[in-house]
Formats: sequence, structure tokens, C-alpha cells
Amino acid sequence: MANDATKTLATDKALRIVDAMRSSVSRRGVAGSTFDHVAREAGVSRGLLHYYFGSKERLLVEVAKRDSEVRLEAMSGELARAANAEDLGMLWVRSLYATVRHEPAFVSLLLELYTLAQRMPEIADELSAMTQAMTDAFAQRLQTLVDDGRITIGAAPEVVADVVIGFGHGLALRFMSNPEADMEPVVEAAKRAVGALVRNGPKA
Amino acid sequence: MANDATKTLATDKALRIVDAMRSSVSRRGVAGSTFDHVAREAGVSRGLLHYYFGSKERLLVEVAKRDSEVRLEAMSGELARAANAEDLGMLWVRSLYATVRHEPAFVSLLLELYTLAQRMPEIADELSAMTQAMTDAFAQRLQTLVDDGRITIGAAPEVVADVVIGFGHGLALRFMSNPEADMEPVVEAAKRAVGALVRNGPKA
DNA sequence: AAACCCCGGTTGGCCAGCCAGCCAGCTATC
DNA sequence: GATAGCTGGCTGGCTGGCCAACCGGGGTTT
Repeated sequence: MANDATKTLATDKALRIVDAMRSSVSRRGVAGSTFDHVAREAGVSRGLLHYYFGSKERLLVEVAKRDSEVRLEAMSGELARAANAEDLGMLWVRSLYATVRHEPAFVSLLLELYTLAQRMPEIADELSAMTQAMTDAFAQRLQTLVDDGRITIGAAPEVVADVVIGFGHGLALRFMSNPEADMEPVVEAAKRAVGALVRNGPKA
Repeated sequence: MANDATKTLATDKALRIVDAMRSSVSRRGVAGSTFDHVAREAGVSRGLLHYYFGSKERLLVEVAKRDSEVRLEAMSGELARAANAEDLGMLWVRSLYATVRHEPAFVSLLLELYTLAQRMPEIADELSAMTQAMTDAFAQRLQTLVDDGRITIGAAPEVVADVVIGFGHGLALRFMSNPEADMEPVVEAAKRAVGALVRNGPKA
């Protein structure tokens, strides 16, 4: 093998293991994701998890990496579709709302990772990098829309991005812990608040 | 003993156990909070945890209950000091910011509980109740300030409360995963956004 | 081309440690 | 002496990690 990274990333089975672990953690939590279960779901032997990753910790770091990619990609997809101020608010909050409602495991996984990050600096770094990447992607999209005259923003793009993403996640948390509440008016009010920072431009 | 609840809540030792568990979970996480550790820190024997709570799960439920009280009280304290629109934004976001920076364990604990809630409906209920109570307290304060002519709000008090609390938690999450970033401008922008929903009234 | 070997990839049995829960019994108080 | 409160040794089950052995295919020797 060339080195650990190559070995880990190249192999088909290693990928299957990471995916199985990711899925297991989102359903069963970290504690419930034993090598036994994960190996069975990945269709490999227990020993192989150890062979590739050495320890549960390192496997979890890979999971965090992988998950960050997935999340970033998901957000980028939403962003690309936003063409004016309304779209931005709508798409972002709506997609988070839909995620919380229809893919709670996706939310669970992130919670699990944040919790882990409290005791594992490597995972904290991974999440921090993801946060930064999300901000950058969002800010870049904002800048593009500003340049096209489709929106105007009330602060630096990175700042606006930070605020909007943060707001979104906070509301998502809220949706999660109040599953049966009617969030329609809340979403509406939140959009109005964000409207103080992002308005339609001349060409919107 | 009269019944489980009475037994649990009345005893001095039971309270010490819940507190020790709460503190341990916030530092070591749920997995790291073994009966052995917690008992030692509470100054009682391991057996007593079982005697009072029966299982780790039930003890964790008590922790969630206790923690909800503490959090609600903390927020109420902040709220009481807010007398106009600026105060509201300032106090809320600043206090969350300070908490994240100076009492990360307090944040860790909530993450841990949210994570638990994914697999323990009883804890989910507890957190849901806390969320609701926070909204109510916040909304009530808003209403009072409106009645006093100190602020005007752009939506029903409960809705505004939901939004502001949610925004705050989202930003807190963000502070947490970007510890070294300069959040000054972000806080500033967030305050302006909230300003779209909460403005100073005639008597502010 | 047949026999052989080499080695990374893979397997699964094994082990030592840990932990929640159980329970037999102790203590103090009335 | 009865009963509630409390203790801590014990255990069975589980888990992460270790490792000895196996497999298969590509290269090398004969």
C-alpha cells in the first residue's frame, strides 16, 4: 500500500465500511454501532474494520469526513437553484425543514458527530472545516447574485452567509424538538428577518 | 416510600446523584458516565443509583428534567433584564456567546441530551417541554414589553419568540464549531435581522 | 508451463477489560 | 425486631482490539 490515506480511500470495501458505519451511526448512534453490526452490514468481516482503520475512533473520523462531503454537496445543490432573495430564504429553510421531517436520521447523525466532537478534536476539526466550507460556498453564491444584480446584501457575503446558515440550523433544531408544532408562521417571520440582510436587486 | 417520584425528588442523596450525573455527562458524555464514577462524585455507593433510579435510562431522564429547569431559569434571568429591543437581541445573543465560550460543558450537555433524545422518547418529551416553556417565557416577556410601549413586534409573540430563540441557538452552534472566528460582525448582522421583527416602541 | 513463492487482503476465534444490574446483607431508627 | 435506607462484591454479557491462519493471483524459478 502507498500510505494509510490511499489505502483507506481507494478500496471499494473501505468505502462500504465507511458508508455502513455512517448509516449505522445515524440509526443506532455511536454506542450502538458495534464493529459486529457494521461489519455485517458492510458485508465484510469484523477484522477488516480494524485492518483499514485501526480503531473505532479513526473510523468515526472517516465518517465525519464523508458526511461533510455529503452535506456540502447537498447545500450546494440547493444554492445553485436560488436566483433571488426569496429563493434563498425559501430554499434554505424549506430544505432544512424537509430534512428534519423526512430524513431525521440525517439530523441525528450530525448531532451525534457534534457530540463526539466535544471529546475528539479530530472530529471537531472536520466539522469546523465543513462549517467553513459551507460559509464559503454560500458567500460565493451570494456574491454571484449580487454581481448579477439579482440581490443586494446588508453586510459582507461571509457575514450574511454565516447568519443565514446559522439561523437555518437553529430553526431546524427547533423543528426537531417541536415536531407537531405549526412552523408555517415561524418560517414566514424568519424569512422576513433575513430579508433585512438580503433583498431583491434591480434585476430580480 | 410513597412512590417513585416522591422518593426520587425528596431525598438529599437523590438530588446529589442527579447533579453528579448531570455534571459528569457534561464533562465525560453519557458513555463515559459510569455508575462507578458518578457514585463516587455524589459521595454514595453505586447501589444507591440503582436503588433510586432503577436504571441508567431513568437517571438520565431525571438529568434532562433537572437540566431543563436550570436552562429555563437561566433564560428567565436574562429576559428579566431586557427592557427594549436592543437589550433583547444583545442579551440573548451575548449570553449564548458567553456560554459557548466560557461554559462549553453547558453546551456539551445539551448536545448530549439532544443526541439521547433520538433514541429515548422520554428525553425527547422533556426537551420538547423545555423548548415550549422557553418560548412561552420569552413570548410573555415580549408581550409585557409591548404592553409597556417599549417595543413593537412584527408577528405574534410566540412566533417572534420561536424565531429569536431559534436564531440564537443556531448562532451558538456556529460559535461552537468556529471557535477562533471573529463573530463580532456576525452578531451585529444578526441583530439587524432580528430588528425586522422587534423594534423599539414609543417609550423605549 | 508447471511448480513455487510471496504478500496484501481478508477472515473469525479469542481475550481482557468494562459495565449495568443484581442481591445478600448491613445499619440505624422507631 | 421490623422496616426503610444503603452498601459493595459479584456476574454475565458485550465490545474493541489482537492475531494466527487462510486465500488468491501475479511474478519468479526451474
